Amino acid sequence: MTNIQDVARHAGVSISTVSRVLNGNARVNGEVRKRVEAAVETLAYHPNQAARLLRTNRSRIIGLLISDIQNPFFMGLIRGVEDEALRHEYSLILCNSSESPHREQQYLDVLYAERVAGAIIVPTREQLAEEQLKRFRERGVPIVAVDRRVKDQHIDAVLVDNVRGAREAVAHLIANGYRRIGMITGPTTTTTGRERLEGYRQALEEAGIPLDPKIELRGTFEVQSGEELARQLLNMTPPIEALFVGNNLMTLGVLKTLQARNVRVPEDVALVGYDEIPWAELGSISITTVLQPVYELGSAAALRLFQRLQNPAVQSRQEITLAPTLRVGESSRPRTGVGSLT
Amino acid sequence: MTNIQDVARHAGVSISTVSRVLNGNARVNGEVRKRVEAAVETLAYHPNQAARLLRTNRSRIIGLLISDIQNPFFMGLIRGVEDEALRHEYSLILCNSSESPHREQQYLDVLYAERVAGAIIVPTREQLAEEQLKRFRERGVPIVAVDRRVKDQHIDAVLVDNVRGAREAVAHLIANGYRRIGMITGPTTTTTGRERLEGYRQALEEAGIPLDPKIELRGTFEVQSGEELARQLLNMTPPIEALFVGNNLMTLGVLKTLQARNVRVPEDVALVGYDEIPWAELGSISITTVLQPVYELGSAAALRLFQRLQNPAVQSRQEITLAPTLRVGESSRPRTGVGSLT
DNA sequence: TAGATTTGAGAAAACGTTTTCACAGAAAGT
DNA sequence: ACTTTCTGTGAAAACGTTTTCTCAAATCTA
Repeated sequence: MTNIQDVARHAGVSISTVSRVLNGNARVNGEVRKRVEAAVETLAYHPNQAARLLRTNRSRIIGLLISDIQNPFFMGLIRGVEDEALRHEYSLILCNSSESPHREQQYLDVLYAERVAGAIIVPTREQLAEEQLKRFRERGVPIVAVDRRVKDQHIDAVLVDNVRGAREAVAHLIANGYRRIGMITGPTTTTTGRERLEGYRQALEEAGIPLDPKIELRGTFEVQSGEELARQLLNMTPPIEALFVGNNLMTLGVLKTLQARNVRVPEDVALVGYDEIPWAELGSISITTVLQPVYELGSAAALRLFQRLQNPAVQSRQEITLAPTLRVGESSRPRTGVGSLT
Repeated sequence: MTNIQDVARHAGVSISTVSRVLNGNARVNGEVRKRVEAAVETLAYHPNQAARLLRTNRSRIIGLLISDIQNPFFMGLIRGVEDEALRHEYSLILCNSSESPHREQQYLDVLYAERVAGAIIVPTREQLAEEQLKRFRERGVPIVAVDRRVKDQHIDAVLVDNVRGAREAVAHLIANGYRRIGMITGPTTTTTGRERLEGYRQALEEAGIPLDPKIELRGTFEVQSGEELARQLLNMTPPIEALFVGNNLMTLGVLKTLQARNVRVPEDVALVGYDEIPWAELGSISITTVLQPVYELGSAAALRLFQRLQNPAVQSRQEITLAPTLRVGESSRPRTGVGSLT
């Protein structure tokens, strides 16, 4: 392997000068700089990252710790982070906690030991291990939470406005004539689960529709949970007219149950989901859903991380909120027949 | 950060001894070893990977370069590799070529510069850049190809028997009374695309059914391609009785077309797919499909890589082939009415 | 018991960078 | 013309390991 010394010899300068050219920031004569750059070019020199890391304690790797690699929602996010990282000439080390706090802990250890330059995480819980994060902070390694908020004064967050997404979705249902609307949200230990429930309630209150706690159900964000809770909701009296489901996987579960029971959408029950619902086009109708800007979520988080890296001086905590959009499909068509409009 | 020196001082030995204990392999007195281990424990010492890497040129990171992170097929594979890596106390740096040879090249550069200990790749083409791979080999960094074969004498491969998978799928259709069977395979530049076509042909030949090149179509492994090619196949005369599709995404595309044209499965056309087809349960019937052992594919590749790492002495190239299984659903029910069985 | 071998442990070199310090020469201020 | 400030450069220390070399002590061989 050619090293910095070879380059120095080839250019007739000292290794200090080569280093300065490489790192750009110091003052070095233009003519000398050109000679060094030429030498780097002809020798195809690539700095040894290990040596650099040993000296500076700053790697060119960032960690991305997501909570469920199986969920297609995160694919877009990964790509957003990946593209931004590539652009800044960083590599990505991808970890998957599978929603397990234990595994999350384990991976944070790995990232710490690997001395990543920074990390982007989708926290499994709001209350991440305090000391764990402190270690990173002490070493000056920035962390950005994404999609879910975390209880820590020092950690930036990039979020989507869940309250708004849910509120608009439910308002849309109301506008189309539905009044008795059931909700399946996620675990209320997550901010996403809580906020979507909050948005649902706001929309109902704004329309003057009384809340009914019996049709506000909490799932686990997984397919099976959607299946089960849908069964429960279908048995309610008076029957529900519409259903708002708090993420993509649970929506799929709901669809399975509806299909199994021969409940027609939207004739019998209208439906609005959350997130892009993969392959839902396969069903006979298109599903109305709250779309989140997943790619932007990833790239914004990465961008914020690189801002921190480029300017490590104390900056105040930032919380970036992106707006979701409602994609209207056939599953929430205006209510016909029974409506109070006639 | 506590370093090896701190540990040495705390245990009352030299740093060489600590290093020997840490790396296990050298001879060191049992009593001293215990003292060192205790010191490591109480000081919560973690070796600095950068220094270690600088010295040994061997990182504790392996690269995983896959061809399409959007395809759910690879999720299982990633988990297989991830679990095995974690077990061996390696971390994973995940790269995604998006089926682009250029991006693949770029990421190989990154992995090389990052000095990964080894790499597992899903090659975008059979003919990977010769010199690229040579660099890795010269540095003694093993590479394992997975899912797709690569033209290189030195690279291990972990594969699934595509010929067999396709042959059994088509034989199953034939056994159920279908004779005119169309096929949509992948690009014939990939081994998977070619081999599945080969299996299809073998099954027909074994049954004495003449091949018809007009109903052997080549797609791109993407949803849209399945949609288009299904349209073409539906227009054939004489009409096809069954359809065999060479991967999951194209099968979804086919389903979309069938639905749009109101073609019933299996009454009008029987269908067999390839890979786990996500959310296909949503359709009214279950799809018969060739299941690949994705998790095992990943863990076997990782296992082979770690074998190489633990025993770097020249070993002959290994090619591991796993067997697919056919999961029979309703989409290929025995043909009724028209059959020659009556 | 004298020599040969084995065992156990320390000193020190090396890996390839970045960065501090020192210093020569040029430019600028008096 | 003499100090002062800038610019540009090199020498050398440090980062934290692994590993080679040495060497003393312990064990074995004759």
